[in-house]
Amino acid sequence: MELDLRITRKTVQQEVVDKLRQAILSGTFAPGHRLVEAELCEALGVSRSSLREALRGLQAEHLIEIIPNRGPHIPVLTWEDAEEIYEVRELLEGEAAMRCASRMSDEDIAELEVRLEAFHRAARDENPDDLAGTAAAFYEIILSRCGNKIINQVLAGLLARISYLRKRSMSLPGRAIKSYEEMRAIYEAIADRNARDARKVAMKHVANARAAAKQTFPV
Amino acid sequence: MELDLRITRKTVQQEVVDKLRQAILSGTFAPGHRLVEAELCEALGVSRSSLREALRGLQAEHLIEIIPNRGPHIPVLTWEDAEEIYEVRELLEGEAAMRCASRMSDEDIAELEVRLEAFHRAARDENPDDLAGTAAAFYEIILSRCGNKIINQVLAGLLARISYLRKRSMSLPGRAIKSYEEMRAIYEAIADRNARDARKVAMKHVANARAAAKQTFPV
DNA sequence: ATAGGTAATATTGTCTGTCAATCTGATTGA
DNA sequence: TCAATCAGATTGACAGACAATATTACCTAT
Repeated sequence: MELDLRITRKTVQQEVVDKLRQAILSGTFAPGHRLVEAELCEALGVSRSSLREALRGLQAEHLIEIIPNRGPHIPVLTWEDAEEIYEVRELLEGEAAMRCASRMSDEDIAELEVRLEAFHRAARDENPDDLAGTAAAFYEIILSRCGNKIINQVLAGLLARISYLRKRSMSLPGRAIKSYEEMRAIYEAIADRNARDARKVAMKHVANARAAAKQTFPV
Repeated sequence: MELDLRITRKTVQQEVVDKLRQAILSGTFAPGHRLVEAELCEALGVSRSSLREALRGLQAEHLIEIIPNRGPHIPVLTWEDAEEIYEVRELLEGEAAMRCASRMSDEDIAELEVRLEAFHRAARDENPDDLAGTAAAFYEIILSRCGNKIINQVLAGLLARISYLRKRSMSLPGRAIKSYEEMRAIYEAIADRNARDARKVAMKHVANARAAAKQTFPV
């Protein structure tokens, strides 16, 4: 008899969703790339049933599009779509930062600074591999402590759709360090318990990220 | 040779998703109700494969929850969850109304009033069957004309999760007519091209809807 | 050579059937 | 009463089949 600590054991289809999501977010598939069931089945070593169930989940997350009788493909994001996502991000991330200013514990604020400085190191050392991860770690604590799980959920869905844009724009010369300064401003507003400022600088941060992303967008 | 005007013919699984979504939103299944695959297959006349794919889609929309090895069920919404959804609605619907004030065409504004008065009739005549539909029609035009599809998408997902709450609170004595007055205020702010007011009254409207919903919530 | 049409191939949509793993509920025994 | 056990119900996953549809390759006529 073996001990099982996991509350929910992972099903095959869950693992497939996770694997494919990661592949998509990491840019393994180019936008517009067609996903062929047979290939994925072989690559993942699962049956078509399991794969297709997983694909339906990814479709609902907007990570893939499925056209009847033509199968799934990686959607090509237009700049208009991306821009609209940035607009919603501005609202929601501003709100999240504001809420953090009033409700975050001192321990959380300390942790926030730790993660901020981790990002700083990655930005200064021009370490592009760590940029995305450390930035995500910084946001993660803000979103998870803002006191509203829905904001977190919605933003996670939106960020997934523009992840490759963020990666590209973050590697524009000077953007990472500029980004650090903006994140520092968010941190300081939260540490000062200044809700109004926290919202303002968080919104400004997203607006700048959007401008940077626009630069990287092919005409 | 037969003419086919539809761009995308509906697949079986799409129809299943639609049917089940409608059933869930209309309250056919009580919260907590377990959905048994075999029963649904028989009721809908489809195979398990098609049904299961449809269920994965509904899961990603948060309309059902699926626990491994126990199957899908209608989630029971806590008031905390509902409250968080109302908070996000406040932000996004406020934003949508504000944008409408500056960008809606005169024709759209006329149409908005038509739909507003349709809701008014349903509210005055105490016609609970039409309340939800006419209210949705009013919002639909605001959300579709706000110039940001993402707001629309996100809100649609959130509204689905609290649809039964809205229905219940809308039938509180006096709530429907009060709701009409608030919607009238939104309409007037938009017609006046007063963006700031439009946001304010739209947010207030959601806040009031939230308070009404709270009343209907079992302790 | 090219536009247009046709045949061949590839891929998806859907169904059926199977089997093991897991959950649920009832029965039994202490 | 409680716990252990067992039978039935249900889900998770697979394989295979076949029609409908899409894609590609090929061929013909201009």
